[in-house]
Amino acid sequence: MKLSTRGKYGLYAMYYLAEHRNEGPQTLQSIASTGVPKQYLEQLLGNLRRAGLVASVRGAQGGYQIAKPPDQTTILEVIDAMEGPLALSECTTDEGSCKHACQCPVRKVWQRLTESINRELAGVTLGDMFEEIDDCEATVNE
Amino acid sequence: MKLSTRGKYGLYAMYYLAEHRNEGPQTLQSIASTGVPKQYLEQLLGNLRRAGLVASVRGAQGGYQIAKPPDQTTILEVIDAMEGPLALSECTTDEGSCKHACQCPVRKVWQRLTESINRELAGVTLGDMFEEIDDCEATVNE
DNA sequence: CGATATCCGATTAAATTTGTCGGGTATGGG
DNA sequence: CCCATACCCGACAAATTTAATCGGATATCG
Repeated sequence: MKLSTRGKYGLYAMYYLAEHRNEGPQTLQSIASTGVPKQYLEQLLGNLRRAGLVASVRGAQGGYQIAKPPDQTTILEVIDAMEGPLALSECTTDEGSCKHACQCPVRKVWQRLTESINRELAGVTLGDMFEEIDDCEATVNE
Repeated sequence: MKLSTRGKYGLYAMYYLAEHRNEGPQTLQSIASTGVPKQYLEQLLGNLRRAGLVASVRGAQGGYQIAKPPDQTTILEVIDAMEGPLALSECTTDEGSCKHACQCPVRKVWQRLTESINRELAGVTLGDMFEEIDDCEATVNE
């Protein structure tokens, strides 16, 4: 069970934008400086923009900016924007897809797990990521 | 973010075996009666067997049996056997893969989330699935 | 106007998942 | 002993998803 690189790239990008949120629009070029293919990242930022998580400025001197304060952007929003909503089994989202009894216990497990994982993801914000940095000169870009 | 069908098929199979745990070895044929391709399920049961979750009996009258009491088999074990351990980012498992500072905050988020999702998965057992069935004639096979 | 930089649909390449095939091996019953 | 049964297993093929690339359109600052 793995997350695709989309989620990872997306979160790195959001973190980068959160870090530079007071420095004007950041170009794709600078966001991609971590080694993410630029044109691929462009697609991903499109998803983040359509999800309302980043704002873009077109034209010269343009770029991307985080749309909300970091502590109002949850990891859940980022992951959902990048990979679509968490669906452990179609069972839980698409009624008709289940061949079994409508109330089958396997389904209940998926629902319960889906809810608690979503709760977990919703419980962490970009802002939280800045808290423990004191003891470490961590940077996302080289 | 989705789980593959492996996890789903695997959990159905485990549930089926838990249901029929006192009825001797269950053939692949009967476990697959839900519409899962038989030969594909055979592979999956191989994984479950190597993980120690089911025991098999070869030869005529053979089949598969659950290896432990249902309340001692967690969903985490099943998912891990089917899809490998949860790894949101290689960051959390493979030290060298991270180009960023060793302590980067993005990584901490992945680690924290991985731990809590695993805790969640480990908190539900096959036995738990039988508890709420009273009000519902749920069966996994048709 | 022109350099900059986002936007976007289409296409290709790579990887993973899903499913199939064919033969091997163990075992109980006649 | 034989043979039908049923698990075992590696290799392969098909389908789907993910990752990345391409080419050009559009917007905007100076």
